[in-house]
Amino acid sequence: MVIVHAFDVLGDPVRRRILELLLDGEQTSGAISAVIQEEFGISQPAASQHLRVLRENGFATVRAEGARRLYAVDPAPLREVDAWLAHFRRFWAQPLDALATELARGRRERRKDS
Amino acid sequence: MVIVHAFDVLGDPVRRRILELLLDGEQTSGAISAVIQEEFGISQPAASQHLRVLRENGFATVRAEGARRLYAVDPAPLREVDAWLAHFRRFWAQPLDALATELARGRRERRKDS
DNA sequence: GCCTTATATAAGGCAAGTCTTCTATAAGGC
DNA sequence: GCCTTATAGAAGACTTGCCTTATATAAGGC
Repeated sequence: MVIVHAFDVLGDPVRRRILELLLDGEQTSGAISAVIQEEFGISQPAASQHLRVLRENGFATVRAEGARRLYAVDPAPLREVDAWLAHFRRFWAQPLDALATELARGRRERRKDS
Repeated sequence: MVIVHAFDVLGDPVRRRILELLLDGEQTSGAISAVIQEEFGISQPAASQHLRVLRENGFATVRAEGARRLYAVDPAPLREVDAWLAHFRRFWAQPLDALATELARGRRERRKDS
């Protein structure tokens, strides 16, 4: 299973929902699955498979705590999506937004250089 | 064919590429298809179908000029994606970025109110 | 009017991915 | 040690969506 682009992962509503659930911080596989099963009417293994996709594509990190698995957001691929989207931001961003964006980008560039 | 979310549309690499091609401004269906056929090795109808998906989901507008169809970016759904992504931006944004974002957001809110 | 160019639509085949059921593994409680 | 809870993996069915080929429509040139 090879997913080439972050958008492919985000194409699934269940996976987007899982990431939203992780916005509040770490969640156990069980807690996530419970919500997903409730909201989407799918089984525990189905939810687990979505967690795997998120894991294997760098959207989430896991750590064990006893038998529990604690998932957390890994923002790396989301930044990638953000970067792609940036090309289009000029279609709606006003001058000031653009300035702010440029400002932030410029600073990031400098940091990278250093 | 009902696509519920902007991410479903962007899940396809061909469609993302088409949007990139439209970054430089309006392009004819033919010009777009030529590049897509070249780069992805698919047929003209296949490219046309992707254009349709973009059209029907608000990512692109079309206007006729004789027998030509001129496509252009419609940023509305991309903003939607941007809004979703905004929830996660705090995972990587530095204070200054956050300020800039907040600043822009605040101004938008005020505009909406007026 | 007719041939060509530009573009879109329709029908059907195929592949990818998502779901379910079944099962395995490992930790916790008693 | 054994039963339960928590979680993941595997195999197979089903669905979705993308591609191809074939075809339609409309404009342009002569």
